[in-house]
Amino acid sequence: MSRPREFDRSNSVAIAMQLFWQRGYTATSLDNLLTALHIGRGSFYAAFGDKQTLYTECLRLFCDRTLDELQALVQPHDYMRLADDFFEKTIFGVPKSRRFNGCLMVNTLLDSVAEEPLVLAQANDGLADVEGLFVKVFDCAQGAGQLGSQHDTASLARFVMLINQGLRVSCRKRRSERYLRAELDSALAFLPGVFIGSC
Amino acid sequence: MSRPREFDRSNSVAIAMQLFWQRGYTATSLDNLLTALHIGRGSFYAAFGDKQTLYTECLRLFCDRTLDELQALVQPHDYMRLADDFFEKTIFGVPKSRRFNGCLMVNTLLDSVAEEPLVLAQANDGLADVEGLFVKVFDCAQGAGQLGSQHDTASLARFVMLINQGLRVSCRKRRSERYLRAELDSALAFLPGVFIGSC
DNA sequence: GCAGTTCTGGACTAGCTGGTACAGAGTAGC
DNA sequence: GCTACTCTGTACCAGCTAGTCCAGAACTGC
Repeated sequence: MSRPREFDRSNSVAIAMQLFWQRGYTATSLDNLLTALHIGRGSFYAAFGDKQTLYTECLRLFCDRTLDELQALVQPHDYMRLADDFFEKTIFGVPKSRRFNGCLMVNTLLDSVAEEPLVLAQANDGLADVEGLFVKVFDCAQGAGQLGSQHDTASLARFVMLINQGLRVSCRKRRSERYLRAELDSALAFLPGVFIGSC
Repeated sequence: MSRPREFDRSNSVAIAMQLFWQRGYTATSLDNLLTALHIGRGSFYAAFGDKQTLYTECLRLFCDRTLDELQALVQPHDYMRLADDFFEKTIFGVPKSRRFNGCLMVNTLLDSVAEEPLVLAQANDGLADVEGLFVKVFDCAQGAGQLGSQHDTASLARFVMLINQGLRVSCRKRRSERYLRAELDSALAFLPGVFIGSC
């Protein structure tokens, strides 16, 4: 019936996400995007609306992927390893080129694009979803006797998210792997000690 | 001998710092600065060189002020309160308008200006200085018997900085005071428990 | 008042910004 | 081939970007 699109839309969103993730919303220009996606302005606006709309789509993709990744790491025989495994995988289990990107949701909060209420809310909601998953898992851990019932799981999850945010900032320091490893270890030295020692 | 400057230079740097702190380097345009400082372009470039040079000056001012503030909170009779007092003062002991700004050093790491190696290094060095002060104070705490000698003070300081970074991200969420308070409390519930319980 | 100096504000630049308009290309059904 | 449709690349736009230039203002010492 009509001329078909010459590029794979969802693939383009994934590429754009990588760009935004690395350089931020404001610092990524339309020309940067067009070059990376190998499309013209006409195609861009027809397919994605505008830059900000595409960004929200990338942010949604990032949230979804993060939640999927996290969910896949849940181990019923040892729920309390989740934070540990999550940090290990998302910081060191990625190609070096992505190591310094941090987290798109955290990055969004510090970009001026966060002045857009809808974008800000989306980043906040994404982080809240991750936190919610941690609460669920900690609840399971309590049910399975892997975490003492005296602990407030919501408070624990909040704390893990604080560590998460701190680590994502540290990623952006572009320091050596050893430095980042020391930071992670300092955090993990607290977590398992507290968690395991209290069940 | 020559025409005197009509504005107070260091006052202007302080004002510019507020702007950069709130909106970020990239999102703060030269026009924004000129308007806020009530000066013309000629005066600006004569006094500050260029935008990035002014930024480094603002960043230095921020680091210095942070260190001063931190130093002033050190209490020899209870060294381990420092992190606690620091977060309390810099997050809740400021006018509401500044609450959401976070930390200029952390913000710098997530701004595209961090692609400038010198700026990146300055932000990293600033955070390292703060961390260094914590190490010193924790060492003092050990010397005074307020912290068990089995603890690695460097590792503790690293952990406090991770919490710090996490909290500064949370500030940018623009949530209610109550939300932020809950985050801080979740973090503090860990710290004093670990610190005090181990001396 | 004059000379020497620096400061000031505005005109100006080249280049980039996100976004629009549109002519023409490519496709599917007929 | 024709029609109806969408996609594609490009020319174009107004507005903003950081930064330069310079004539004239303001001051000090003489």
